[in-house]
Amino acid sequence: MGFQETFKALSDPTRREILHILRDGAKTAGEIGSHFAMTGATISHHLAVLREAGLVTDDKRGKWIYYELNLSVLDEITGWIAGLRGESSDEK
Amino acid sequence: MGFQETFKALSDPTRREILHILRDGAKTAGEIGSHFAMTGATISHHLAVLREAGLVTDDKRGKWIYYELNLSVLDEITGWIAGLRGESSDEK
DNA sequence: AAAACATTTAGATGAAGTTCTAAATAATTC
DNA sequence: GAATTATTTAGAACTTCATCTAAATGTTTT
Repeated sequence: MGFQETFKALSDPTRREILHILRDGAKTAGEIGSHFAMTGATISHHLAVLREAGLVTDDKRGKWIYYELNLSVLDEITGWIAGLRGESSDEK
Repeated sequence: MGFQETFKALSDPTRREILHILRDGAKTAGEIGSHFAMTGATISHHLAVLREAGLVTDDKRGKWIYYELNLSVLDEITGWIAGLRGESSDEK
């Protein structure tokens, strides 16, 4: 975990859009993929990056894997930014 | 500008630390570089990325170039994150 | 158990990114 | 104005990343 993985994950536009798509609830990898002109393998890769960064959780239900937004990691990001404003946070 | 450049800029640990170093006021490229075991050329590259992302401004005074934190871009980031929480922001 | 479906894993390719050394630019000092 | 100092630019080496195709895994349905 850590900022490294989080910021790296957020630095790709496809992954940011995936997070946006997940705003209104969990979706399967297939549903997510249908929003993009990319192969399922590529979407799967992006989902893995998001999962490793803790930005989504996955939940296997039968044939499908549901992905869901996890907002707690984003709290750390806003905390880091707040630290830049003088609240003397220690993280880099 | 846009999120693309901002998140890319923030995704490197050296650049995040540079922003941290600039919390307590403007510093020259040399002063910034003295915190790292990297060549000045590499630091100069990182400063250019931060400048292009709008995260720092530069101010040439004689032989030195002073770099200063610019927080307004980070407001957009926190706004984007807030949008993920349901306040229906449009950006990706 | 074979066929069909959903998703991931493996391996390859090309593009982008980090870092270096060496050279260039620009301002200051002797 | 030549030497010194601060920083950037150019170009190269190496690494990381996004994407693809093809094959593998695991689940459901017939």
